[in-house]
Amino acid sequence: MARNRPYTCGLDAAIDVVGGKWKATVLWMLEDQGPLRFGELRRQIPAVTEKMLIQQLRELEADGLVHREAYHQVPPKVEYSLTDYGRTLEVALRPLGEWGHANMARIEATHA
Amino acid sequence: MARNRPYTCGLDAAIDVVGGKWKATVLWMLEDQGPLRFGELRRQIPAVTEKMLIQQLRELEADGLVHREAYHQVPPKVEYSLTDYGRTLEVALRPLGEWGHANMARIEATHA
DNA sequence: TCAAGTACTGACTATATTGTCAGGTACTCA
DNA sequence: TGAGTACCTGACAATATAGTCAGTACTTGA
Repeated sequence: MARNRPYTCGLDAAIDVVGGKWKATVLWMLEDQGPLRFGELRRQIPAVTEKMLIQQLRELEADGLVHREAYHQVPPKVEYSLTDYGRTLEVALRPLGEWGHANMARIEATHA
Repeated sequence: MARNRPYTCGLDAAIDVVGGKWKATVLWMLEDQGPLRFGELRRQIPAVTEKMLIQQLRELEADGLVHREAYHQVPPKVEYSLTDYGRTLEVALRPLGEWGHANMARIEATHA
């Protein structure tokens, strides 16, 4: 989002990391269901395109939140999982997720 | 960000609400310093333009998170404050803000 | 030989979000 | 009359983010 660095507050920094269109969803899936293969993630999130999913995964990996494990097999197998650091983020994100869940109807109604 | 509705998870919904470039900062200011006038907010966040600040405030207001109180005076006086609903969001956001604060250096270093 | 599965890549396009800049009102004070 | 203050608007341009689509490598199974 081309945020204002240096960040004005921790929130700003955190949202910069987690603000991508699919990142929250990916993090949530990996937390909820443990390590997942690329294709599994893709099927869990039907609306995402392959390109976007890879892009988001690469960014999460570069940020150290997600670990990518490639098995040298044919056909290829790649597994994504949360790192310890990623898990600390997930914990910090949980109240926000609960807030969103609790107020989902209101958000959908008011947020054009 | 033109997010995927209906939302896939609460996190998705929450980030839709709080994901604007300056929204987190505004929420943080209003929580931290109580009701603020437009000009005060603007001075607290030097990098924001008037147009952007108004736009973000309008959206926060439409979402019911921020209350706008106009005093019919000249020169005009308008005060913005968090609503009760806005305060519930602020509470949910706090752990994330702390996470961002604690990991700021790492985020700035890794997040290109 | 040919399709299918798996995890990608890259060129190009489309849309969304931000930013710039020039007003605009309405009233007060000198 | 003219300047100043505070809050805001709208046209337009720039940038950032997301999406489309075609194509890759390698191997198994029909």
